Amino acid sequence: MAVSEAGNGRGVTLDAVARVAGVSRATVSRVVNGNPKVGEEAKRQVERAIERLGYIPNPAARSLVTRRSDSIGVVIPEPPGMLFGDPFFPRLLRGISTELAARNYQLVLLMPQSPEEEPRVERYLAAGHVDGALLVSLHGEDAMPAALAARGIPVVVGGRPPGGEGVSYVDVDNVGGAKAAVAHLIRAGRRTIATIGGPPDMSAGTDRLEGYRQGLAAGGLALDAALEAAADFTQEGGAEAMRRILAARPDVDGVFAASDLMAAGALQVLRAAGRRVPEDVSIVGFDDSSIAATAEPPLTSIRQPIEEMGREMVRLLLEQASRPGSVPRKVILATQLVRRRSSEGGPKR
Amino acid sequence: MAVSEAGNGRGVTLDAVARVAGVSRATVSRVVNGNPKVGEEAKRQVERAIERLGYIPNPAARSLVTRRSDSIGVVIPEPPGMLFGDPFFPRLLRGISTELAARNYQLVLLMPQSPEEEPRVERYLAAGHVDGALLVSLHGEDAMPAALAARGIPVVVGGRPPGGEGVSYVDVDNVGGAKAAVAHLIRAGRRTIATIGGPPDMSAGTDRLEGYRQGLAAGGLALDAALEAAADFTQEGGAEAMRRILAARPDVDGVFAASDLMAAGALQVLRAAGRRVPEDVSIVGFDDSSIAATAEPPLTSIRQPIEEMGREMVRLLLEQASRPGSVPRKVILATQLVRRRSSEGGPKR
DNA sequence: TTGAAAGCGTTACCAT
DNA sequence: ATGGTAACGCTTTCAA
Repeated sequence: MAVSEAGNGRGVTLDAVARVAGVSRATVSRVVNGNPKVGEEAKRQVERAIERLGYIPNPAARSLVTRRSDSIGVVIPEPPGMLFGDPFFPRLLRGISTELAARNYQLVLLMPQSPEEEPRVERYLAAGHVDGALLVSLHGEDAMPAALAARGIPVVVGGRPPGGEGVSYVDVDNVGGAKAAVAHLIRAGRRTIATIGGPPDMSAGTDRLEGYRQGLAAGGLALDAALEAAADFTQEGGAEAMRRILAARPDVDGVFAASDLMAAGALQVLRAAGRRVPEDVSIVGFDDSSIAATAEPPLTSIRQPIEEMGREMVRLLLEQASRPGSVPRKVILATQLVRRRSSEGGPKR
Repeated sequence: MAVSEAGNGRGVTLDAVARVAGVSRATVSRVVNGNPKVGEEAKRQVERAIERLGYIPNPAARSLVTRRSDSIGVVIPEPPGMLFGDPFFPRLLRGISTELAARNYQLVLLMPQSPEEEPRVERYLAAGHVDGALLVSLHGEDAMPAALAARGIPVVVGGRPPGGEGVSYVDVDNVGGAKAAVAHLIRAGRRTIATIGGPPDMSAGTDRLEGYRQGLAAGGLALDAALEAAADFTQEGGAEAMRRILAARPDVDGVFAASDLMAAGALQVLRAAGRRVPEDVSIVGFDDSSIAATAEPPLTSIRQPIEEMGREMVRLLLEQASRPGSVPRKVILATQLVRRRSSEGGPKR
């Protein structure tokens, strides 16, 4: 009767449990899956046997018959070193992970590091390893959302998807946030406001640019192509963009950068050019990442609810997975202006 | 003859492929798995059928018989908001992911967000969902490494494991890096050198403290408990520690912080206290993260090869998984001093 | 080289 | 409430 003590479950099957408990496999399965149609006594015996043997269900066997994996994939293409140095990525994962854990799902992370790896990722998802996929940080006309949807795989995109339609997504209010940033600069008395935009092939880039333009219009200020420079969300990219703007419009007195990292780069360039911040030039960033609080001076920024975005993505995905063929939904989360010194004291205060 | 065009593989089994190709399931399996014992013609037919039907092997069925999952778990406990705002985490994942992709393995991310969730994670790993596990950012006497090892699950720890022995791990040379930082400060003419240490329950914390002490000893300087303050790797923690040090030893002229984030916090406090950096006080951080280059002045820091650490962890793990019962191995990666302005020009230069 | 058939560990249906 | 028994889709002997 010496059953494997400290048993790890290696080789312990439903069958073994059934034998020890003196019942059939079916009954053990019912107990394991919380099926109420089990007698008091039988249930007790089974639980004891499970405990004793250290039984853990074999996920492969289970998945083979249920056709579910109880896990979902998170796809993050990482061609440039983007997203690094920026807490966006960890925060999003944390939000996703929290919500998933609460529902007893597992997170499978897929990071195709070049476009060539995407087919591999697609195959993986299509194979049934996961019950659905979350797509993040898409560039350009990425075909993945459509491709996956066509294969019948539930998909939710983080950020407005390139293609635009037919796929559920969760996004922050990039237009509104950017608009608020510009309004704030105008309120501080700035009149020559530039923007350092994100990549033109990402909605976070184009939407913030759109918000900037709307903000200027709302404040009665004219657009000027020389005041708009696109970059790649990185600090060095932001610095480079700032140099271009400074060369074209040395009279610039306000800058809205589409990321804190770019704002930090702009800050350094402005300093090097002899401009004081915020006395001569006000700056507003985007993300409210840790670098915003760290910078000297600390950066006013647009905060986005990243964790919440992750959680909402999970909710949407699982809802969709449980109701195949349901219509795509879109959820937009609000942003918030966080005031810090980089935009204090303009000419008119 | 109209076979599902644009087929996604939904319901397409090995059997279907075999039928279309006019061979047996066994032969199809051999082709799929690259078994050389297949005739030219048969192989051609099978490949054509696979292509036509869009066949993708069912991972559950395969795993059920092979007892492998071709994926590995990465466990990152996240009790404090630690690791955030710090690119350590994404960089490590990138390294891990790169190496895994090269070997056709998948990454399953597990982030128990409280100690209560750890059993859940342990069960998951023990169930056979993965072929091995990578453990990162362990605190105190975490029992996971031992528990998993006891269950026969291949494990590799990132950073020197709390328990210390019996488990393979990859670490950077924290002692050496810290020692080099202190030596650098001494070379710059500093004589009253403080340290802001990491959490005492993490080896990255204790090892860097040890390196600091060795560095002082090597330079013929005496230890002083008032010059040592522990923090939690965060910026605010670093600031708080700096205040304590400043109160006890206002004559401090050099600071070695065990993370760039803490160094940044110390920087702000020193400034607020009227100290100039680097004229009055030199600072050296650890990580060489983006914040080091961003800070004003830019921070001298100890660079650690984080991506490489991730890749090495994978190599060790898969090697171990393929040779059950092999002895635990340890790999220590070198660090490197990166000079920036925060440690320039001391009293004697 | 190829095929037949025996599992792998579960779930779920059908009786009882 | 419980047990017997087909699947689930694949790999892997064992023969041929």
